Amino acid sequence: MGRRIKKVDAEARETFTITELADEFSITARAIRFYEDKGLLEPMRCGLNRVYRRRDRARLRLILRGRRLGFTLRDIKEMLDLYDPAGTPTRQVQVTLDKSREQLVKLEKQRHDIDEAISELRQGIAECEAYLEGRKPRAADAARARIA
Amino acid sequence: MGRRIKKVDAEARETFTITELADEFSITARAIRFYEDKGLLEPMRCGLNRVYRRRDRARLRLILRGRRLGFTLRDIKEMLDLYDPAGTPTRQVQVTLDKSREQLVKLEKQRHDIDEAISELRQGIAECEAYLEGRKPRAADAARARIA
DNA sequence: GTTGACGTTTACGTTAACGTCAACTATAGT
DNA sequence: ACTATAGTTGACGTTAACGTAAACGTCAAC
Repeated sequence: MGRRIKKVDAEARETFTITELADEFSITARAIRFYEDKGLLEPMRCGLNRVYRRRDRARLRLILRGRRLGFTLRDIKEMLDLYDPAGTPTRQVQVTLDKSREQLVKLEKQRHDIDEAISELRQGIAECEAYLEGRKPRAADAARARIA
Repeated sequence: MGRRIKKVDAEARETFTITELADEFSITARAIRFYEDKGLLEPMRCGLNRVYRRRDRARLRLILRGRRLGFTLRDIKEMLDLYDPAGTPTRQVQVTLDKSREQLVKLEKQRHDIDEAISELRQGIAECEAYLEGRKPRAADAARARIA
């Protein structure tokens, strides 16, 4: 175990290969290259090979967090692109805040829709079960229960 | 108002055109044709024109309900294909029940994921707001708050 | 005798986030 | 030399549920 990389000094590493990052974050190398294609990452190169530094790794972490929160890669790029190593991140924070509020509204609507579907499904399931138990509430109910 | 069809006898109608159904269910005629392509509907023809009867309309209603519940058209087709005008719908109900339970599990997982995203988002939003109000909890917190 | 509403078929386009090849290149170990 | 391992680019494929455009028919109204 621990054949490839000493995981011990994972945090002390200066650079990472694409597969190291892929393994660490449980994604594929393809995905990482895809993020680069979309302009979300621009690692150094050593010849042809990509070399990722700590900031790249941090960006990747942020990308994945953004995805978990349901942002599109385009959104994430817009937020990340505002990052300015010098100066205060005020603008970035403001944009992020705006986008986050939008996203929150979206998610809350989705949850609402899902909740409705869930309760409708539960009722349909109950009707199906009742039918199969021979209780058959009424023929009409059974018919309506055909699609849960 | 009521220029086109006497909506009064909507329930008494024997047949419907594609646009009538599209209007009634607030979908496009394209969608209805699409469902036919996928084998979910097979209306009569009068020459080239499609003619929908009450059962077609009922099927369409079921299709739309299935979609609201998050079923794929493929699933819906599988359930609908089991409909047998003669005999008891036992088999259909059983399959529908199985699929509904699966779907319920899926939706519940989705809701869980969304709930997690929502609370994470809320926290991120709070951190952004705090930062912008100049309270700046800590530099590190602000950095972590960059992507809400 | 033409406009306009409604209908038809065929077929390619859209969206997102990658997956899946194919065909190399480069390096290291045996 | 041979093989294994890791990396590269490029390009097409996937999934779902339609949208959109082209190009045409048909019928009644004006």
